[in-house]
Amino acid sequence: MVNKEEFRRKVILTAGQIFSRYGFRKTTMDEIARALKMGKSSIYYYFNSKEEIFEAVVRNEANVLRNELTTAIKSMESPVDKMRKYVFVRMKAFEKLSNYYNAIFDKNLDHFDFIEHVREKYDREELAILRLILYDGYRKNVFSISNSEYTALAIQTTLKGLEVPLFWQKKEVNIESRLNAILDVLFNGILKKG
Amino acid sequence: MVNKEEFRRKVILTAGQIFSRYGFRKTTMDEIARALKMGKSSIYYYFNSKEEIFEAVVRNEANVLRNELTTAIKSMESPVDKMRKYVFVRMKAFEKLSNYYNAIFDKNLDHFDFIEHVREKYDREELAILRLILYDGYRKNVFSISNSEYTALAIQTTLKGLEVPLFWQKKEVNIESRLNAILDVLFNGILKKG
DNA sequence: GAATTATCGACCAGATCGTTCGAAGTCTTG
DNA sequence: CAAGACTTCGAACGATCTGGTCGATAATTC
Repeated sequence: MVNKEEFRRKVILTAGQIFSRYGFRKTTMDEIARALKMGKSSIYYYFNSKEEIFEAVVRNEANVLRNELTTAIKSMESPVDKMRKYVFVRMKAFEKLSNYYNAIFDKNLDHFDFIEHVREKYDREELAILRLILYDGYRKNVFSISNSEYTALAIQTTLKGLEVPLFWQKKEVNIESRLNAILDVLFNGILKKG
Repeated sequence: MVNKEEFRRKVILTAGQIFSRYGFRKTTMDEIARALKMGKSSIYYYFNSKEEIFEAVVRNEANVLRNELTTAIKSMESPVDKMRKYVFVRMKAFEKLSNYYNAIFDKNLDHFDFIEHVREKYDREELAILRLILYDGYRKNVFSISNSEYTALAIQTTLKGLEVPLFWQKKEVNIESRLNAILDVLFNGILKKG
């Protein structure tokens, strides 16, 4: 292999597909190796353990999500569209990632400290983005908000509430309509009347 | 439990969800039991083995598919719509069932004789349905077919060809457009001109 | 052709999994 | 209530699987 880092990326991408499908526990090193057309022992030349691969996958996925979100809101002009788009892209991504989550809560896998770090970092970033959207809407005279920080927190709390059925693996097909309802409430309570 | 057969159904439905998600191998008896809120040994009071549950699940799924298909074509009036609907419902169902399939081809699980029986039976039924649709179209003067049996076989062969990427787990998101293309060819070659 | 980099098969210890079994709880019936 | 059937369960077991190690050995570089 020309570049060691390059191959690590390949492993992360391949393993990510399998992890997202079967979760951490049900994914075996042998599967990852076979998908890479290698002997499984070779993988240990690039990673120290299965958990290390998983950590790299999750961190990578977090980066991908960040990029998706920033480009998503950039593609929208009006603050209302920005907010709507952000919320939808975010929840769609979380839906896709739900396998990771119930992989993590799978049994006694509580020694995944890094997950909480990743999550905390993401939460902080999300809050910043939300505040930015809100403030942008305020400046453009579309939103009327007394305190963007607490409003952003309120929105984030609601979105987190919507994650619960995802974790809990409940089908909940109508998450989209629930999102729309929430957005309606949010806008009609926040939009400057007249 | 009031009725033993009733509980067997419950097991089949619950296990079916897990099997379809993770495949035969990656599904454990313990998972099925937990989903049923039972001790896993209790399940053996109703079924003799994991394979027996899997067999029941597959047979049940075949029945569900049969019902879906017959009601689907009944809901359509014109032969063209019937054919189109049948093909789409069928492929959509197979997509959903693809997990069972690569569960079966998973490693050395070649002792699933019953699968072939189920498949053979389904193939015969499908052929009958296709011939019925074709003949109906012929009678209504919409199709022009020389031999409905061989035409039905040709269609079935094509559909089977489309299953391959499903087995092989290739993403192949554009299966819908491929279906449309096939149907276009089929109709334009089969439709009475003028 | 030595040194370094990369891959692999064989192997191991522990975990997991399907299944069994006997004990115990619960319901039915007389 | 008592006898017997029905149902549930935890413990245990043998077989298999799995993450990880290690030394041999290619492949590549210098």
